[in-house]
Amino acid sequence: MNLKRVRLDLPEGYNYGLSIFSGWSQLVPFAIDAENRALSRVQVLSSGKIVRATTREGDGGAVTIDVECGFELDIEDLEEVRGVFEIILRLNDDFSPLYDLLARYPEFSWVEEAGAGRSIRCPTVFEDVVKTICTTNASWGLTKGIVRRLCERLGEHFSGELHAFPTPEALASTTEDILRAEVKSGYRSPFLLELGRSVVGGDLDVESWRGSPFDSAALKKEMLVVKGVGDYAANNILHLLGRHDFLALDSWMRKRYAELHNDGEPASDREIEDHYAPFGEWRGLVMNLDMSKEYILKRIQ
DNA sequence: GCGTCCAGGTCTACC
DNA sequence: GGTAGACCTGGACGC
Repeated sequence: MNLKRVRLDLPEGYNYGLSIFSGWSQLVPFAIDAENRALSRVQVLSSGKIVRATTREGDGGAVTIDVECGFELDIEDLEEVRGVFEIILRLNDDFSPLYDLLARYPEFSWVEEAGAGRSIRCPTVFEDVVKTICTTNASWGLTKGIVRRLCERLGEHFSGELHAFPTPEALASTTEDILRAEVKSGYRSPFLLELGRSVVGGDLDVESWRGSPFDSAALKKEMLVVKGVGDYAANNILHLLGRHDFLALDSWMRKRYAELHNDGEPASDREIEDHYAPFGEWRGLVMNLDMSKEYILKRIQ
């Protein structure tokens, strides 16, 4: 196995330890090593080489990426890995407008102090959409199981039990029976299959969503055409794209809001939306931060 | 070990 | 536009 190391500079104030523990890191082909604060991922490069890349905190506000591969790695391969992790870690997202906004709200002073706000995402929108569909109407345990079986059944094999995330082509070429019987994605199976086939057939270009010139409402309308993507899923995908002007309300968020802001009584979605409306284009992220404050502060202690 | 109940969003049909 | 019921899995629980 060949091993190469890449260095990745982090923006000032970037909280690497906090970012890598956000939700997606628990879903393969990501893997988290809590003790060593390391995030790894199996990735197929455009050269066809399959690598496992592992980030760890380095010196002077940087992380190192150790890249393992059964083949010799060249400069282009390593640059691609660097680019993949720039996307995953959201290194180019600018959170200073959020911190400026929250400076007016003392109850959120902890956000900038903690360097909070970033959560990891997948290198492709396709993977983000598939994973989001897998979270719908499912416990976290079920989501993890579906995604793991999806990679094991359809992803390129790296070594041992490690697989990459399936390509749209791999998803498109499977069958609903396999998804139901082996991946156990249940009634989501035809949605996943249709997504893969629409992407491969060119009817749906989910990667264009990342740089879309449209506003979030227009983009959301486009997302809702995808079977299996409803209101929650579309809002979550917008969040992953770096747009935070819709609230990704799921049952946990509603329950948490009731505990924190409504004396334990259920609040309507409209009430929750009104509560975070003052935060404008950042309201979705502010809600996420508000709901997760306890967890985040515990994590950075 | 088996059966039952429940939680978790989205889709479709219906009003 | 709003609502009810079906969809499917896995965990919790009682027997």
